[in-house]
Amino acid sequence: MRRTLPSLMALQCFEAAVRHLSFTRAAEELNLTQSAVSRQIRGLEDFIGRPLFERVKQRLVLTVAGEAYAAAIQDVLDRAEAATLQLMAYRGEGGVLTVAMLPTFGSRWLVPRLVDFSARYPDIQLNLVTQVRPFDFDKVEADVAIHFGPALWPGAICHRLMGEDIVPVCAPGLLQKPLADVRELLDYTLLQHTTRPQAWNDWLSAVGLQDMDTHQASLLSGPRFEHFFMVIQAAISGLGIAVLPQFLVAEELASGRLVLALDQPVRSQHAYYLVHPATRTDVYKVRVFRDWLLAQAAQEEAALSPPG
Amino acid sequence: MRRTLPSLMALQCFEAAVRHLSFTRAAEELNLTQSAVSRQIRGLEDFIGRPLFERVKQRLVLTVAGEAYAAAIQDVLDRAEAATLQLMAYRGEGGVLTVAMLPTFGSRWLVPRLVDFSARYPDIQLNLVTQVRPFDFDKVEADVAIHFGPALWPGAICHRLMGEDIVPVCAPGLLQKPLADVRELLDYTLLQHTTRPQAWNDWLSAVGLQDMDTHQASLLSGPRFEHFFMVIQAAISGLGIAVLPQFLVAEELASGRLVLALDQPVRSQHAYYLVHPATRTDVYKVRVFRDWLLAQAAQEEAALSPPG
DNA sequence: TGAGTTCATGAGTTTAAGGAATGAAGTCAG
DNA sequence: CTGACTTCATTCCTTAAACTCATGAACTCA
Repeated sequence: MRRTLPSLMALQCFEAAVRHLSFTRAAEELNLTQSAVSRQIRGLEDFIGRPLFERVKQRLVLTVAGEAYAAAIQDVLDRAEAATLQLMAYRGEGGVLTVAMLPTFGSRWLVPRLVDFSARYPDIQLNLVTQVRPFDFDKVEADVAIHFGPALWPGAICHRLMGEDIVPVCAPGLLQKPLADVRELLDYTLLQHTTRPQAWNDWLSAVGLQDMDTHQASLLSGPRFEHFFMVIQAAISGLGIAVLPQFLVAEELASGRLVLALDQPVRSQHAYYLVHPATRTDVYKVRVFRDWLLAQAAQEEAALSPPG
Repeated sequence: MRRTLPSLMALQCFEAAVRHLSFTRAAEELNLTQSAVSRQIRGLEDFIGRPLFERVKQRLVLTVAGEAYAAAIQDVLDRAEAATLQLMAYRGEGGVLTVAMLPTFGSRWLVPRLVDFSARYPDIQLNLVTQVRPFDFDKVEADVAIHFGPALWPGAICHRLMGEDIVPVCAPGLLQKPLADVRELLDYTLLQHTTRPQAWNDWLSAVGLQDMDTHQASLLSGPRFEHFFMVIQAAISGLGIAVLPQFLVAEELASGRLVLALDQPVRSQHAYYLVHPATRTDVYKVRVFRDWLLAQAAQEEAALSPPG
């Protein structure tokens, strides 16, 4: 079945008219006549079923609906053109590497480093998708995955990337005074993460808090968030204290937007792994990505564990 | 200046041909002739200046360059279509639609299909609540409900969605030999479902078992579960035989995790209905959800009742 | 008031798109 | 080996879409 799509020329006319708020000037930019642009916009409006511009005394006023569409269409046109120009300039043999990754790890650790990978391997086009749990590589179109947990993934090879230190962090002004004891933490709001419900339990027991049972109500009473980045934002906002993997908030700790509530990192028993099907070990793009990522991870661990 | 872009139809043809590796099948999907697709691809290749497919003995092999382009173009098409559909569906009045549904029907049938609804109507936020029996719409904050039973719900309109076939299923290795007679079922553990205590009774009498009274002890002696999904899991685990609505275990039957213990489906006298207050018939979100759900249900019944 | 501008629309021409038919080559069962 | 079927490529023809030129209604401004 064909998709519900107007023509690319109609979209170009629309996008240009939005920028100029004038069919005439849009026409000049596109090397068309005003008549052609007018008709394309009219055709687009008929196709969509509603006006995209209000015509007010020889002036164009973008409608609310048109405004949202314009932002999306500009993005579409930019992407389509970039892909097309890249293909026309294409010389290499890299292909597409699809990486399935955890959302927050991906956005906060991996993506900022991909600039380096892309610079080294410009012929490998990256396609990043998010996955929160193990999947079947035969069913999901991914070449590799980033996995947090035990080194178990049926049918695939796991390369350990790094462990994580769990630390309690909060906004700089939250603590009324430096904490002398881990017990004092319990007087504050403890931010909860849906997918790691035992995070506070685990950290507190690892640092030696006893009689955990009597603190259960405190441990679990804070606001609950589904994603790490939400938890991080809540902590930055001063909503409470969060226990988080240190590397995921390295930037905030360095900039002072977050501080360690207590300097007692707890090494997590799980780690991050690069995972790929055994059958893809010798595929060029998988191999170079693996090597590059292992090197990046080694640097990360070296930075977190200076000699001494 | 105009952008360097091929037509959207050329891009759709390309994307479909990549998925099918066949112009003929891509043409079928797009409701075009093979000729049109062939020409569009050729035009695209001329525009780009290099082949996107190698033609190998009536087969298509995607070039490395084509592979990268395909990933980008699929993204572009998805985004363009989503933005366009969103704009076409825009009413500025989506709001929250609260759907009350049966737990297992909801999780196994409805929720997997809601991706489609949300894509079509992204301005309608879904709120799913579970309800196991009819309620008063004035007292429960639900816009619509999914109901199994007779078409009786005071003050509300019932739209029939689908009936159900009740089938006995079990794990593939459970039966020591194929059952020759319905009577042999009674030699196995019959899994019980709390909210359908008469399920085995009804099925067995419908397939013609006589002297039901003498078997009451066997009929009701198996382990008892509160939710269908628990019953399903018990059956998969080999705990016994379950009678279940066929569509709720369609996936397991297809994958072979469950098999029919006996191929004697019994049409239930009740059916699933979408129910909403008469006063909400003209509310946009209710109307579009109703129409969408009726279409989904029609597809389901068509799939379960092939012509012939 | 007259000159210039802007969006809309009619008329006519040009271009692109698509279906039907055909061709060359490949596959496979009998 | 042969005939039937399949697949991509290409020609011929028709139709739809796109575009230009010209014109009209309405607006702005010196």
